This record gives sequence, C-alpha cells and structure tokens, in this order.
Amino acid sequence: MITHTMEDYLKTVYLLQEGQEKVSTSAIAQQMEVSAASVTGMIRKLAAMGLLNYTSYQGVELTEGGQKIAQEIIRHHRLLELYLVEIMGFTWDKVHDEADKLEHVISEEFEERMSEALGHPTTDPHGHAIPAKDGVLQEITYETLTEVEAGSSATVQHVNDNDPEMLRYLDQLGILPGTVIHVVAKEPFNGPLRLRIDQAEHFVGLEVAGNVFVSPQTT
Amino acid sequence: MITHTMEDYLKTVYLLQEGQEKVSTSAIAQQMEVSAASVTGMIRKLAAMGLLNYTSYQGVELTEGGQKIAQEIIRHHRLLELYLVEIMGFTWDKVHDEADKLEHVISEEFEERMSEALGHPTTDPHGHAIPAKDGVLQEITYETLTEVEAGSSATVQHVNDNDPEMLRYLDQLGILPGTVIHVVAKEPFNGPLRLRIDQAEHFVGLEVAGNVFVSPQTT
DNA sequence: TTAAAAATTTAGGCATGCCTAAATCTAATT
DNA sequence: AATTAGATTTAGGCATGCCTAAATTTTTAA
Repeated sequence: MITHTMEDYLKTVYLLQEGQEKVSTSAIAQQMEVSAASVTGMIRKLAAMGLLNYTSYQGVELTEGGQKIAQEIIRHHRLLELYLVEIMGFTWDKVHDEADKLEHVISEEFEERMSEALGHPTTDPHGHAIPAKDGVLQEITYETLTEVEAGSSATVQHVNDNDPEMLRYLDQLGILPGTVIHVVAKEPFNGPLRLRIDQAEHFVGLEVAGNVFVSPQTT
Repeated sequence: MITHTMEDYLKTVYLLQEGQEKVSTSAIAQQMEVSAASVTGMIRKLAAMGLLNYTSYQGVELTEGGQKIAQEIIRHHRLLELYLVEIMGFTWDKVHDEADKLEHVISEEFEERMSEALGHPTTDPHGHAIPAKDGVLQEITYETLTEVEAGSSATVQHVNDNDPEMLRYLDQLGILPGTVIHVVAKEPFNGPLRLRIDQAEHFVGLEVAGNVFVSPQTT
C-alpha cells in the first residue's frame, strides 16, 4: 500500500530530479524538512517496492512506476491550484498549501471533473506545466531573473509557489507568468535589481529574483 | 494535536448520540469497523483531551469542545457532498466516500467558499441538515418508511448516504428528499412494501425501506 | 596519502493507531 | 445469591514514520 507520505517522497524526488539524474538523501531531507536518517529509511522502503532505484551513498532515481505516481500527484496538485483560483476564487498565494493536502485525497473522478471544468488546462496559476493524464511532464529549465543581463528584457515563465508572502509581493509588483520585465540595472555586491515592469520601476532583491524564472525576450 | 482519526471518532460519537445521551464502546466499534479494544484506547485519549466524558464501562458523551469539532467535520462533509453534486456534477451515490476523505483536509476558507458558491445551503443531497458555521445542529429524528401505516402517505426527509448501491437504486425508484410516497400495502412476514410514487407502483424490501426517513404527509 | 570534513547509514527510541487474547466488570437468569 | 453470558478493558504486539546519536563511507584538503 502506498501512503500519503510515500507519495510526498516520490513527488519531491521527481521535482528534484529535473536536470540531474541522481537525487541525494540530503537534498530530499532538506526539501521535506525531515532528518537524513528518516529519508534513508523511507528510500529503502520505496526501493523495495520498486518505485525507485537506490544504491547506498549514491542517491536515488525514480523507476517508471515511481515516476507515474509522482506525475499523478503533481497533476493533482497543479489542477487543484488552478481550480482553487479560477473556479473557487482563491488568491494565488493560498493555493499551494491547500493543494498539498488535497492532492493525496481526491479521486480520479474529482481530478477529471476539475480538468473538464477548467477546459483541460496545461499550466497552473504560477506558470508550471500540468502533466497530461498519462503523459510525460517535460519541464523546461528556465533561467532565473538574476541571470538576465542588465539592459535586456525577459518574459516570466513561472514563479516558485511555496511562499505565500513572496507571492503576495510578486502580485503587488505585477510579476506573474507572461509578464515582460526589463532589467534596467543590477546593483553591485549582490545588490538589488532595478526592473521596469509596465512603465513602473522597482528595486527587487536577489532572493525574490532567484524565484522568478524567465525566458529571454525575443523582440 | 487532533488527528484525522480523532475527528472521525468524534463525528461518529456525535451521530450516534442523537436520541440517546451515552454512547457505548461497542456501538462506536461497530460503526467505525474497528475492535472494541481500539475504541477504548482512543476514547481514553479523547477524554484526557477534554473532548468527551468517559466513565469505564458506562459509555461516553461529548463535551462542548468535542461537539464543536464534530459539528465542524459534519458541516464539512455535508457541504462537500452538496458541492460535489451541485457544482462539480457528481452523482449522489459517489459523494459520500469522497467527502469522507476531504472533510478532514479542507481549510476554513475552502469551507466558506463552498458555502458561498452554494448560497449558504441548509441541507445536503441526501436530506441531512448542514450545521451552521457556529450553530448547533438540531437533527430531527424521523420515522423510517417501514413504520408508515399502509394506506397513508409520507414525505421523504432524508436517506442514508453511505451505501452507493442503495442510493443508485433509490434514485432509480425516484426516492429522494421531498418525494411523496404512498404506502399501498405491507406484505406480511417481513415482506416488501407496496409503494406508489408518482403514479408508478414499486415493491421495496425492508432493508431499503429502513434507510428511508420520512415525515407523515399532512394533506 | 593521509587526515579532516561532510554526507550517509545504522541503531535504538517514541507516538499513533490498529490488532488479538486474556482478564475483568455488568447484567441477566435461575 | 450464584452462575453465566455479554460487554468492556488491559496487556502485549505490530506497522508507520519520525527523531537523535553513533558508526561508517565518501569527498576534500593538506
């Protein structure tokens, strides 16, 4: 039997896996806010179930079975986020926590009815791709706003969804998926970025900028 | 900290408490499908938390605090059932199980937004009262269809919601809250009831009839 | 290449919530 | 009042998922 906690581990590994192939015990521990020892224990259980491959001291990698479960949970999460915003009227900063609880509990039918009500959408409110029902999620790795050259522009693709406070701040600045940002200047010594968004200028620190993922503006 | 399981116990005690004041260990065990020994263990924990009063061998009774939690969960459950039917398009036989899982997980805001979307309703799809946000649920005890005299009519108030199969059958017969049923005759030796519903006649067994709660037709 | 630092695993423990079997209490019958 | 049947509780155990502390392995640096 697969528990909610196991689903969370699989989801975490899946999301950490983007880019690299092997995911370390400590990366999982940090992400899930549990001890590394606890991660080792759970990893061994998941490996015994055939949901991931594990070699001691070497990190883990999801099997196809593990990926499938992870994708299902991520699909739930992102559909829920969008449903909560679009249909129920939640603000985008509150939906992550709600979806984190609901994602383990809803039925297939619930998932299907949400998808239908939303017209089978492909991205969530924060710009993340919603995996298709049995499709592979091909998450593209974008650069962060901190990496954009001063003087050039970029389009926001997605923002990190786990800090409500930061989301409220971004909303206030007008930074959401699709927004075009012009980086006017970058202050030295890890200083703030000077941005122009829709005529207005803002100074934004690196912590925030590092959570905004963009693609270069090509016009 | 209150767990989902504890919430389930409180809910169960609350619903069993209707009519009587004290609820026995075995009644809870039967309802929750766990052993009586497990119930004793949990009861003692809940009593220690001040959520119910418990005297060994005498049964339990919710405190005000316990009642408040139970009502909150029941409000969640019934709002969810109605939301699933009215807004999401579920059929009424599927919503009980879905609501049983979701009821422990949704936030206050989720509850509030459902209530708003539904126009602050007072009964769920099976005819059960939805407790107000901080109001007391005064559940009225109705008689079952089996108790109606042959030759008289009754109005359906609510039906038991936990057996999907039976709900599909009732739906097919046209028995839902508000339906007027005329009991034409009752066959002897625990035989079926002969009913007239909307011109059509049906023969319905006692098991089903015992799960249909009605009030006398007063016209 | 060897020692120190960092990462990971093992060992032992704890809380939750379930179980069965045995003991105990209550209620009914004689 | 004593026996007995039924209900309830206690005792001991198991799985899950977490923890800290100690042991081990890997990586880094001298």
